[in-house]
Amino acid sequence: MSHFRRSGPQENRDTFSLLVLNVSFRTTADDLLPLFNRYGDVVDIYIPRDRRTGDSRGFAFVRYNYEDEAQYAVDGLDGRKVDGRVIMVQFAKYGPNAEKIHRGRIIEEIPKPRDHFRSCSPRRRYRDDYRDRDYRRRSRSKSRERYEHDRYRDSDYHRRSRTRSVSPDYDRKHNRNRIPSPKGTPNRPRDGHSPRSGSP
DNA sequence: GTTGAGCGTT
Repeated sequence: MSHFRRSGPQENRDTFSLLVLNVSFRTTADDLLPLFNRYGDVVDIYIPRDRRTGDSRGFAFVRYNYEDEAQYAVDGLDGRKVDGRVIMVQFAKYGPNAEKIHRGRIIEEIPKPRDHFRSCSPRRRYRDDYRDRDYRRRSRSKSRERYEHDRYRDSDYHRRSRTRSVSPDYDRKHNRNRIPSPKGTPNRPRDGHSPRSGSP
């Protein structure tokens, strides 16, 4: 009755997989090997990484030969600070539940092959994704920011000019260089691209 | 160069 070992498709190897979370993005298996090797014989360490960029996703899998070593590693490395980040070590599981194992193979429920092709995974941490989104959002945000900034500056300048109307000559000279039309500015000495003119 | 909940390849 010592068949409590279950760590995936490689159960025949009697290997227990540990899931290491919260690891730095720059941490590699080479850095975790000596750390986990102190608590037991590490069979192999695998760090899922993106195939497009090649960067790690922020978690790793450490495989042990015995559950005892794995437990020791979890108890010893769980909460340890690695590369400046507190990692979390716990037993890895396959599929939604690690109890659906059949002949060393995981019986994972396959979602509908037809229907939603986008509803694949809620976790999609890829650079291209947020990069594209951020890029678009930044473009709009920048445009609005410039518009508000321009308006604010104009108002402030105008108000201050009126309050400090002690030297009309000085102000007028500066005004002529900055704002040709204090009221209803038809054209602005800008990039020749009016943010207000271009309506989205 | 960037981020931070979670579960993996020969």
